[in-house]
Amino acid sequence: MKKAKRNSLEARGWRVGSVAEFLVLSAEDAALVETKLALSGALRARREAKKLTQQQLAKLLKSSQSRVAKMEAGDPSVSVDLLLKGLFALGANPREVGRALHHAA
Amino acid sequence: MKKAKRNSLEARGWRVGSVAEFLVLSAEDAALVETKLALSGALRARREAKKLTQQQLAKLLKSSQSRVAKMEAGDPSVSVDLLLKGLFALGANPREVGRALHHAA
DNA sequence: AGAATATATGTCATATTTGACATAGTGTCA
DNA sequence: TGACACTATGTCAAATATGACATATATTCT
Repeated sequence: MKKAKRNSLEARGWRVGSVAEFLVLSAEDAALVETKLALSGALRARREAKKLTQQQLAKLLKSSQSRVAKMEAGDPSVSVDLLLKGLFALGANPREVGRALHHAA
Repeated sequence: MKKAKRNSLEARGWRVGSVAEFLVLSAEDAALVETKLALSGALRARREAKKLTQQQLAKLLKSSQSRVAKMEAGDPSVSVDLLLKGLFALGANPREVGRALHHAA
């Protein structure tokens, strides 16, 4: 995974810029991004499994549809905390989150 | 786990107050707290395994000793993002974090 | 004991994240 | 086609997290 990953990140708003700049995206940052993407994927999967709209999940979270969209898009403005709150609100537990992280990426 | 857990949380600065108030700590909130505690535990374990002081880890993270102390104490002012940054800076990867969550709590 | 080193706690200005809103895009059905 | 439901994207004031600092409390030496 190299150029494909970079494009995927850029598409999601990480604004990495040149390849050179991408290379300074440290391993730590990459791990954090990977983690966030795994969680946003799990969030969308769970929401869809429950046949909820983003609007409905937003209400559950006392948030807004636009923020839920950003959560699922892995937007950089979304914290891991918020993603976890979303997953837990959908009935996940820490063990399941652990499994999701362990398998993903 | 009931009163013991409440005391443990209060001791860590979650200021839960009365038992009645504790009961309104929803399952979602509890799951998030559990997650944070699992991560702070893992952080301390990794730091100590590497024989680093909080000061040294702070430098690595471009943060401060006091914040590292709060990270390891599971202080409510610390985000999951910051805990993950700490773990990744210590060489953990998302899979290992997943394992830690899956086993803990 | 006391000095040295490590960790904990409280506070605060600054930085980042948040919900909310507007609006644009996408898919579906008549 | 157009109306409808859902999702995506941009912006911003308010809320929350952050690093830094001072200082308190352990812990570990001699």
